[in-house]
Amino acid sequence: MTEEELMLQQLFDEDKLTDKQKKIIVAAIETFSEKGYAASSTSEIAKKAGVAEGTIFRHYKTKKELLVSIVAPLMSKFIAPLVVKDFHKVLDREYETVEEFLRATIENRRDLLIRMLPVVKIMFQEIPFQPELREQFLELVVENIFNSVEKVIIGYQEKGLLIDMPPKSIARLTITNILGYLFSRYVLFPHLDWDDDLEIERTIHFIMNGLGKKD
Amino acid sequence: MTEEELMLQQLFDEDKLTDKQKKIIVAAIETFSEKGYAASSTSEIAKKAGVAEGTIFRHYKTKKELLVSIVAPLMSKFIAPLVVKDFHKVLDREYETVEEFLRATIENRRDLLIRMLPVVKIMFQEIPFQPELREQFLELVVENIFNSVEKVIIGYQEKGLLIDMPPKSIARLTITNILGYLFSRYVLFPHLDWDDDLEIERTIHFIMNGLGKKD
Amino acid sequence: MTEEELMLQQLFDEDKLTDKQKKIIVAAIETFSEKGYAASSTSEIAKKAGVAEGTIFRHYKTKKELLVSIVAPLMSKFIAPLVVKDFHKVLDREYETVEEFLRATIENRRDLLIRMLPVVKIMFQEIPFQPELREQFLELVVENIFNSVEKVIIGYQEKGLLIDMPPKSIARLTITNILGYLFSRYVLFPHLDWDDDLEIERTIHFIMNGLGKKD
Amino acid sequence: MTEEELMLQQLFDEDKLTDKQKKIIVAAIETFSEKGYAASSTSEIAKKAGVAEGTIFRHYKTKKELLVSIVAPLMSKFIAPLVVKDFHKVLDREYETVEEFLRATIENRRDLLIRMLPVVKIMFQEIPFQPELREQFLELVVENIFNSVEKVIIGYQEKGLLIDMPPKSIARLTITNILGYLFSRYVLFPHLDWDDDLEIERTIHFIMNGLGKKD
DNA sequence: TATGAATGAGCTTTCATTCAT
DNA sequence: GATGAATGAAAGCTCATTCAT
Repeated sequence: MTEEELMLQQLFDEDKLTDKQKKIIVAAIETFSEKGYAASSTSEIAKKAGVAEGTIFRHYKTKKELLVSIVAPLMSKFIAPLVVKDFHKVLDREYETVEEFLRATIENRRDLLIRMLPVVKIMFQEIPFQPELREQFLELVVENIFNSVEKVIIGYQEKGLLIDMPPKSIARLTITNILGYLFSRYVLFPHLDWDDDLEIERTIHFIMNGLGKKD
Repeated sequence: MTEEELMLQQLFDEDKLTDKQKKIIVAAIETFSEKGYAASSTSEIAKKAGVAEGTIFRHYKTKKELLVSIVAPLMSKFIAPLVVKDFHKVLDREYETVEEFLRATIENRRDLLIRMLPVVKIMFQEIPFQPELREQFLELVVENIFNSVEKVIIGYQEKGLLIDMPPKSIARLTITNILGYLFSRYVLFPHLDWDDDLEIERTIHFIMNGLGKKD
Repeated sequence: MTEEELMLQQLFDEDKLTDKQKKIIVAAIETFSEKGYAASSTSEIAKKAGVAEGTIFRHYKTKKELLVSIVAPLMSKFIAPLVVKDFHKVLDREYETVEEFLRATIENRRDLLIRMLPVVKIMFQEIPFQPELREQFLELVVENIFNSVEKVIIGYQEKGLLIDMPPKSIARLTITNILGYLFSRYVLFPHLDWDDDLEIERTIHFIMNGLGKKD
Repeated sequence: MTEEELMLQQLFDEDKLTDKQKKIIVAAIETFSEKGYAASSTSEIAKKAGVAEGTIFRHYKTKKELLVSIVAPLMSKFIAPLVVKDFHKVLDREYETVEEFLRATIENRRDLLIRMLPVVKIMFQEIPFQPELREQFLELVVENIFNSVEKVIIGYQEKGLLIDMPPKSIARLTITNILGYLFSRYVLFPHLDWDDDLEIERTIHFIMNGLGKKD
């Protein structure tokens, strides 16, 4: 089993879902991602999953519970590991430069990110409207992840590889650029021609060196 | 009348809307922005606007037409001027450096952006789901704006103030960072403490110099 | 002015309708005839007539009043004359045979009937549902017309040109066949090829001689 | 189970309708027939059927689908058999004369026709407005039935019992008179006194011998 | 456990009618 | 008289949720 499959499995299989439940979740992700949560009907999800409408409500008391059951584990189990996973390597000086670290991080997670994109899309769509999700997101992403990211940043700062901006701002700017690229690439303009490797390289270069010409 | 009020006026008043129509639009923006398009009911909008529900449909044949009538002019009349407006000054070398240009651009538009934020929020929420809006957005933003932005970028490149990355990528990265800041600041984490001037300065600094330490 | 125009005029102009009123009536006839009374909206009629919706209600208190104002004069002023008109000629023995009478009657009224068809269609569509119309229809058509038709029939019977069936039945059968032809021809199957003269001849022949082969 | 009940059953039961569905159909027939399709509301039908309004739309996606589901089987399963049913007997010379054939046909179907009258009424009311129904009607009634009726007519013509008019015209005239009688009897003037047997006899006599006096 | 018919509240939309201009 | 914006009741229809099987 590949690393990605393992991770997907971690997302949803842990609680030993029945076959029907898995089908429901897959159908729900597809539908929510395509039309948005509010515009998706449980009957459509049921049809797509090949189950009766009642079956959905046997497993999830309400439609919102279904949404939360999809997005919540993403936040608690997936995003944190995604970001934090290789930090020990970084701290162990496996990557001499930030560029190398960013490149390795983005590259070896890109496929996974693409595959998770539907769920990520749902997450960002619904966070503004679902207080439940927003709270979770703040707790997990802001308080947990940002804090651990800080350590890495401080590490690089101590090595003299990053400027002295506050780690929180550095984190924000870095994440913004990675997500901004993915959002442009896969959500806003998926139909344009993209040279992904090149564009990632540019993004990394930009993150590190900005747009100003040095001479 | 301030410049901003003028612009808001341009957005919606141009066609000489009746009083009720203005109330409907204001109520619709507020509701769509708070709950999302699909989760907003026309009856709620009507109530908030203080008009009969039928009145909405006298002016907008469908609920979607109401949405489009709000977002479309934003795209055609607001975003383009916002970005393009002062370009002649730039080209006329009014700003010696890109930093100055960015700072002036962001600062003198921030208030306006904040005030337009509900509509901008609606726009980004719905673009993934409304092909109509997506098409308009692609046409206007990508094809028009990107092309004019290119000229400014090339101007600065020729002056040796910007690196030689393709202008499209430079545009994408710059816009991403500005919107990324605004999105973090006003949509995701509006409740956190923000030192706006400082954060904008950091964003500009980041855009120009990246995160790498020069020495 | 042709005889038909005169008759149309009698139908609607008598009360010195304004220009707008005439347009409303023409539009209403067209719409009711195409879609049926209940499925026609006053706004559609107004648009087709080129007047404001309020204008309709200035002249006709309700939508039903508009319907009645169209169908009622047809029944009182048009149908009766149509049938009765030349009876004095008949009684004066202008037509030696019933065939001649039928032929003359049908032929010199066919164009008019065709032109009135929309109103006739409305009339028959709505009589089953509008008690107001049904009553008028019974009074006028059954009690008035049938009675006068009886005289003609009796006249021919006395001349030995018609069988001794009760005049009411003879009237019903004759009218049924003429309307049945027109209904098949113009309502049910207007798109089929019809040799009208021949078909009318057959109808007359059938009315007189039936289908049975003699000798 | 009588022949008629069997036929009604064939009309609607075939697809194993639930109890509620049957109630909906019965209520819809009653309502459509009384007020016409466009003037009938689904809420009224639901109330009359004793079901929730949503139940109607669970079984019929639209109101029009409900209409079609009532009228369509009438046309395909009921009218064709009604007309064609005993033709083999006719062709087998069970009826020596056309009169006998007509009499037998009308008489042994009259009850059924009366019971089906609400549906027949709906059918004729809506055919002019529903292209869907009109097409079906043309296909079934014109192309199928007329063609089979032609054979019988030709049979009688060969036997010298019918005049040499084209079979299509003979069919039209015969059907017109039968339906014309039923329409006058049950739709236009149901409240008048009718001696049904006598009137049918007159209709048959008229069809065969016309109105002209032979001597 | 799974089903899917049934529900009814609530949705978007239509429409005859009113009324200030 | 004529207008057309405004109305609100009622239309057709959707949908999350329930429950008997």
